[in-house]
Amino acid sequence: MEKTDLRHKLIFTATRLFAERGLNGVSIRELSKAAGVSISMISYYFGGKESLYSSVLQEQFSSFEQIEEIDKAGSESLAKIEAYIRWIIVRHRNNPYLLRFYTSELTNPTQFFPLIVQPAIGKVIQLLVQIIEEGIAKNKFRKDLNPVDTVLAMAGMVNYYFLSMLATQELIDHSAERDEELIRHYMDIFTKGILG
Amino acid sequence: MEKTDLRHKLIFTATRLFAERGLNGVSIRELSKAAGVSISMISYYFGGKESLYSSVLQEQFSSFEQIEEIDKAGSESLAKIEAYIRWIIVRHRNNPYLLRFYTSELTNPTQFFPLIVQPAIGKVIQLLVQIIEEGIAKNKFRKDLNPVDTVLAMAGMVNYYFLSMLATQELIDHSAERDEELIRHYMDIFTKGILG
DNA sequence: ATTGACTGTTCGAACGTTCGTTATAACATT
DNA sequence: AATGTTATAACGAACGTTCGAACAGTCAAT
Repeated sequence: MEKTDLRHKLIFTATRLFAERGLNGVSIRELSKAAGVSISMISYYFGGKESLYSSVLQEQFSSFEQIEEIDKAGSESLAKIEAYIRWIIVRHRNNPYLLRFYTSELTNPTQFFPLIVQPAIGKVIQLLVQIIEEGIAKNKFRKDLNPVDTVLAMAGMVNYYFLSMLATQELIDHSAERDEELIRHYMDIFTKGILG
Repeated sequence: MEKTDLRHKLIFTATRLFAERGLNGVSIRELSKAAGVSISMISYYFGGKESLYSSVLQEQFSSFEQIEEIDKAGSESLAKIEAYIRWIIVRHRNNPYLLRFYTSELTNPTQFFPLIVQPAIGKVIQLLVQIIEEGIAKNKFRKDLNPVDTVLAMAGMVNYYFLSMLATQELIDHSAERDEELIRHYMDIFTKGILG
């Protein structure tokens, strides 16, 4: 490694600690010690604790940039919806900390919410609304659907599975092996409903 | 008011502040000042900051106790599901801070999670799983439903509407006037799906 | 080839501030 | 007089930040 070695080490450690205990729950002493780095390196590389947090946030939400890949799933509305559900699940598997920052910023926003979090979320919701509207226009989906409400229902369904993990770990198996089954199941509920 | 006046004032103010900025985001100096009370009153009445937080948490999650009212909605499985959705929405309207503690404890649990939060959530999920299982047994719902996954899908759908408020306030009207429409809409999606 | 100034990193100690808690005294009520 | 309540001031500890020194590498001038 070279001159930015410590920088990466700090971001890496800060991501875990900030996710687990929040911006105010972690001191820079504890953080630098966990990273095996001198305490002054935080100011040196980032300018301060809050700037380090902002860098972590930026990196976490950069994964939202690849949302366009959903459109590659084909022209079918249903295929796009499945692509979204799969994308969310893969994203949570690849980055188990993102949901912490996501919900933390939604319920206890920091000063960085408007610049980093809001645009990322807005972009995804906008794309999903488009998909639903397109499906309605093509007579694929029911005409009386409110697109935004529908999108929130879908996003909530998938995200809540991961959000509730801590409270439901004794009730179901959250391992990745069950992901494909989960996707099929959620697609079924969302498209056909639960009625027999 | 009488001798427990300041106690209530502290709980009241602490609820708002802890919800907005978390346990570590609020100092007892700021809190006591906002409550118009001397700083030593926190230790006097509660024994310390963390105990005050625990009292707030206890009060917040006490609303989960009235979950049994859902069973009064009748014997119909669908009526029970609608009663749950309505119950959640009314609860969020009556207590706009609960969701903050809910998600905060789910993603950044404090030492009080196992004793206060987990049992409250577990109780609700258990009841909902029963309702779904009952519906399946009565051939009301599809036989291939995984009850727990189905419950999480439903809970996620409703809760996420409130969770995402900050990020979607420019997209939809979150006012209570739309609640009945929302309930009908979510019931439709959850039972019949989105297909046309 | 050697020197010396310069630049970029890293560290530990120290800064002033704020934290949660508590000791003490004043006050009110019985 | 005794008890329960409230306010103030002070405590030691921890906070985020910064200062000064040490170190390594680069490059120009000798």
